[in-house]
Amino acid sequence: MLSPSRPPDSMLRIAQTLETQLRAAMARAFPEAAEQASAAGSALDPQLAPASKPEFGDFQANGALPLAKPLGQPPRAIATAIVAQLQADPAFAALCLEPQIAGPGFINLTLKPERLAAEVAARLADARLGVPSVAEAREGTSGQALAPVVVDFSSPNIAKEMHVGHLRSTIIGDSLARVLEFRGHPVLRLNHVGDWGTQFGMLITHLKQVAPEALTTADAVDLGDLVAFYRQAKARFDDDEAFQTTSREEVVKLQSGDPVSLKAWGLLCDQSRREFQLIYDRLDIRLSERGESFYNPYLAGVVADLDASGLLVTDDGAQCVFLEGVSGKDGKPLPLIVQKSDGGFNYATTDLAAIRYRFAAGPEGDGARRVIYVTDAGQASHFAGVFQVARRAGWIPADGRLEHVPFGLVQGEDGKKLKTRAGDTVRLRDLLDEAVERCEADLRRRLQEEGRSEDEAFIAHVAATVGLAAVKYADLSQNRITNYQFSFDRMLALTGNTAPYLLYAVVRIAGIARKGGDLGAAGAGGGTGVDPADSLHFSEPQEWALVRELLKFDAVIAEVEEELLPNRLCTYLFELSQVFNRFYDQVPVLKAEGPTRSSRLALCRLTADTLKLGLGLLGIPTLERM
RNA sequence: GGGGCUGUAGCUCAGCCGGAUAGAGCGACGGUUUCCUAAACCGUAGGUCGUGGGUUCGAGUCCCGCCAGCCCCGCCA
Repeated sequence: MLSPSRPPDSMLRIAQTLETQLRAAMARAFPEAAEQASAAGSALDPQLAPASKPEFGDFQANGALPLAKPLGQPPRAIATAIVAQLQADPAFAALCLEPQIAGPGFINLTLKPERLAAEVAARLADARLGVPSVAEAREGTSGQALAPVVVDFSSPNIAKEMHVGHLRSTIIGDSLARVLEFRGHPVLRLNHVGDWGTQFGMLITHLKQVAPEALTTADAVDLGDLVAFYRQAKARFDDDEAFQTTSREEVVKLQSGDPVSLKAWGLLCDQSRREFQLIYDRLDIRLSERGESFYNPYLAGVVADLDASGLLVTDDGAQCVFLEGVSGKDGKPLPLIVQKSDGGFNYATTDLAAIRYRFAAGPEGDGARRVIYVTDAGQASHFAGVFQVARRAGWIPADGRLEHVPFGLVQGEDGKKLKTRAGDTVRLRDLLDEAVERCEADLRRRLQEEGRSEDEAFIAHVAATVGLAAVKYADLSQNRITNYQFSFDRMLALTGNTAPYLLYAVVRIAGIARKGGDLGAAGAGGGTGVDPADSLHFSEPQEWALVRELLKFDAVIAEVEEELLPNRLCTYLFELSQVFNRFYDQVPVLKAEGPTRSSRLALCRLTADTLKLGLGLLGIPTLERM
């Protein structure tokens, strides 16, 4: 029975319940096999999974098949025995219709319609839409604060403009942070900006010679100039040995706290920071800057720590840790250099210092238990090496998770690295501008074709929202591991797995609300004390399809939290939109009457809420009209 | 030379712990609008899952070999 005080249920909990019931049924059906399994330290696995096709019901249990051989019985007979035990369980019988045995021995489970309706009712009353919060779960048990999760993403370099390469890290990292925050984790969104390396020495050295005012006066040069200066400095560094030496000396001065160098450095950082912030504001991305420089005071300690643990080896004058299981060109172990022969530190040192700091307890640490790095896949071996050393140094607690979340390159439609027509790197700012401009042009063309008239504020708002949503969604909707082919035409398409298609589904529901559908009251039971589930009546297959799709949301969020793959959420939201559009096309809502009408309105509301929440977790705001 | 990632329909991609007849979208072709925004919906065609072995009751998925593409490999980040 659904009691009013019961917390909102979820499909995940139902799956857990079913799994327990299946396990018990299997143990009753085959006691000796179950005993053997438990003697071996395991248990009979029902292999419960979501149904692979709608016609198979809600769940399928494949656990009968692997038992065929050890038991010497046909799998369908085993399935029959399990089902008989299942049906003897009153709790199961209350939850599911009669199980069906299909194919070689699959057990197909279908939840009772009234149970599905009850789930919908629970979600309608739950702002979290069935997704449990780890923070709430913790409150009841102990006062201990949850350990933060660090998400390290975006990380542009000072004195360089953000380019398309930073797009993926920024968007994927933001989305993962949003999902983790929604689940109730305290999240540290850290922007590990490149503000401290050799590049700085060369930039300052170059500026001293060609534009000294930039090092002493704020805003003496703008970021565009800075980027040009950086390019010149890099060119000189690459073929002028004297310049190289001066630059290295400059780095040492900076890193040892020389006030003049520090002042210059501060000015350059401020300049870049303001530019980055414009992009972050536009994309609605919140980040705490904690650049490489932050770890400067800890670098020497990191090396000393490694030395104390006996990991440090001097090789060719450099301080190294040799990696286990990784061999270099001549079969010898590969070193991770943590202090260069000139005494300077490099990015491996900084990354090690960051890891140590993030897992360490405060005040000189973040006390994190999960640290996530969102960087391109090209850095996979670097991070593997750094992670290994951190682990061997004992900086990662037993329950600590350290994860590299790699992503592929952004390519042009020619399959090569994305470039402008002139062959330059595409600036992120320009890319976002173009998406919005294309959107606006398309919107104006449409308005004209359809004879609609909208004011300029509406057009600007819709174009900006849809354009940026398209850029984000296109990126997030692909499995991040693979390279990603950037195409304005595809991402802005109004059909298919695109942001405009999803946003349109939300707009359609908003349209129903405008035309008189009271979504707010729908399915709420009217405050009469009547169980809301009793007021929900579904009959059409399109309604049931929508119900089932809506109820998957919590499982999808759990999966994204675990696998860190935002494309799983995108696929779900796309499928939900498709199922909704079928419903919308084939089932009248406003023209229906009585409980049918209010039940359909309830589905519309839950669909809109799910899409808004889901898109929100991708960093995409929705629209009422478009 | 070593290591990593990728290879699925004409194109862009999904494919979860190994499960049923491999799925979408785009494009192509053919339909649907007195009705809540047709930015939608319905249908048809389109596959040797790079390749050869192996494991298994069962392989796109796991293991080994090979081919192709991309990326990384000592003092840049």
